[in-house]
Amino acid sequence: MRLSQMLFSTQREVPAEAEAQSHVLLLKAGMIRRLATGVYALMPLGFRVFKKIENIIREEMDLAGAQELIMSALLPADYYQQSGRWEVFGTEMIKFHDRNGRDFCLGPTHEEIFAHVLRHELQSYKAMPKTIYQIQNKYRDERRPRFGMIRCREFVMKDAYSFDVDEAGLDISYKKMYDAYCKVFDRCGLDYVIVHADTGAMGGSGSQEFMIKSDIGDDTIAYCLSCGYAANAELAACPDAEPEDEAMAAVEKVHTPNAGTIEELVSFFGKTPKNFVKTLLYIADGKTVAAMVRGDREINETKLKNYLGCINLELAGPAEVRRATGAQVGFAGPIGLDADRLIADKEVPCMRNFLVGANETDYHYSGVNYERDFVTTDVCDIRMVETGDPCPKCGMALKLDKTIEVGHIFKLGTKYSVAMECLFLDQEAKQKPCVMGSYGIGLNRTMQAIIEQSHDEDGIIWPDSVAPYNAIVVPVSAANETQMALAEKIYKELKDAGIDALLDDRDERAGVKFKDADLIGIPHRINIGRRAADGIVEYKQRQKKAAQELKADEAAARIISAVRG
RNA sequence: CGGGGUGUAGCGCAGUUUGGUAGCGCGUUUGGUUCGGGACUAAAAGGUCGCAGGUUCAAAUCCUGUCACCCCGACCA
Repeated sequence: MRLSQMLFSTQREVPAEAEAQSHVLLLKAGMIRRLATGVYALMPLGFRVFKKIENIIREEMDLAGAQELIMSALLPADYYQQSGRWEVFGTEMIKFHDRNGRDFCLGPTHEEIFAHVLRHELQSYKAMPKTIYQIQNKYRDERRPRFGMIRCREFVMKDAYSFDVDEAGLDISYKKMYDAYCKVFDRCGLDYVIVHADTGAMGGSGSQEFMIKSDIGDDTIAYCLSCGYAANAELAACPDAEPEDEAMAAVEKVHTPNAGTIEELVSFFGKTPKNFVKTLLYIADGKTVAAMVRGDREINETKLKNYLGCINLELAGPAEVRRATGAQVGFAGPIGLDADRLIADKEVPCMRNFLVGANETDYHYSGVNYERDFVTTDVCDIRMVETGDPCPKCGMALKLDKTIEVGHIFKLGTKYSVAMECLFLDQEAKQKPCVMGSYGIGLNRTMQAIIEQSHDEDGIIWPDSVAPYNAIVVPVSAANETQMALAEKIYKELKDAGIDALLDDRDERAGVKFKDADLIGIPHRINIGRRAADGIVEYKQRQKKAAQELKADEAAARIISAVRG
């Protein structure tokens, strides 16, 4: 491609709409354009990267024995109503009516649809196992789209679904996808971590996430460097606390005017947050649930949700807090509380003489002890792990990192096959539900995660596998005939060798061309300048500072061998 | 959805406090001088000041409403 002909423009100024470096670079490089919050157009250069990622995924899926098809993104409500997810997804699903008033949505994920369509093909155990996939647009009306394509409302997902006769079969299908995912992300040049994850709204018996470490990530993972344990932090088990052996003090009601938050209480009492127990009120599927953790800890709502087995868990509003406690927000405590359930983190019974809210505005109790002064309906692990907590497997200190989730694989079991009546006859002619797995990769997100992990102050650094073009030939002056002739010759040589090459034939100054080449992240560059008459060029790799002078043929040969790996 | 902030030319911004004919930089077009890391110069094109209503002789500026976008918190690929 000749740059002078390409639909292409870079920006010098940093767009105000972007915060994340990867997002800024995508915009500056002219690879994406925003159409609405969380909705983006991929421009030609960006679309090339996207297609390369798509092809890597397609190749690995096919190699793993999965078969590609395409469902519709426009879907009738019936299927999701049948599984109950029409309500579960709620406003995150883009719903509307057709001209006849029938409910439709734009598909956010397709478990139901695949189970429904495949039921006709999988009536016998002989038809299995099967893994089917599609690469298709998905729609989720996110509460908060963020960071460009990291979290957007329309995105492309590769979603695969496996169908087996039993759990043992599922384990095999799952492992194949697991291996294929590793190859996909390896080939994309990503440094990823695989962690155990919560199954959430998807349901099922287990799942793993493919995570990219990044400060802009929405997830936190906990991992252990000594034994290799790695889990989504919302799942990571907390250690049992050491019981404190201080003598029990007397309970005392203390007037604490205007001190509702832990911070205010700490300065009021001159104690540390560890001396407090905070009581948070939640509404879980309509019931009032109080949850208690030590003052410096964070409640892990996923753990709480899983423990309660509820679908909806929300922090209670001021009105509900007042009803349950009889006080303003900030003074809730276990003594005299009106809640359907009271759950204490397992650390709480080990604590001695702590402070809690008195369920009365401006009052707290001090010297409180579990069992002597109150008991809860449940004691369990409901707090968030912290850096330095012992690893649940080996006891060494855990590390925590923020991550971007680029892939997620689930062992679904029979949840959707039962709901959608995706049944087969086994060898004894007994009807059974298919055992399903589902496997997703976010393509746009993967593309941006690569940038997040691979860029410098000058721009993007694409790995060869996904670069929009592998090489760019830059004649320093387009007006110089000797330079242009040599540039054309090398450009042709690269193209003939099957290399995706760009020729920067624009009438621009050298600095502009160099800056643009760096910004858009082309891995290999050939500069043609002063020594063009001698057939000498400069070869520069994007990630390296220094260039080297080579004969034109040799530079081309270097690139060809590098790209072919 | 809660909290904070911003809407003025393709992009980045000033002007709003104190109403009085719409500005700057980048980019774009044309000419000249330049030419190995985002050149200089001269001229030019480009704006319903987010939208609607109101106050006023007069509104980017004041008032009311509304929409959009960004950032911080609860969910997902």
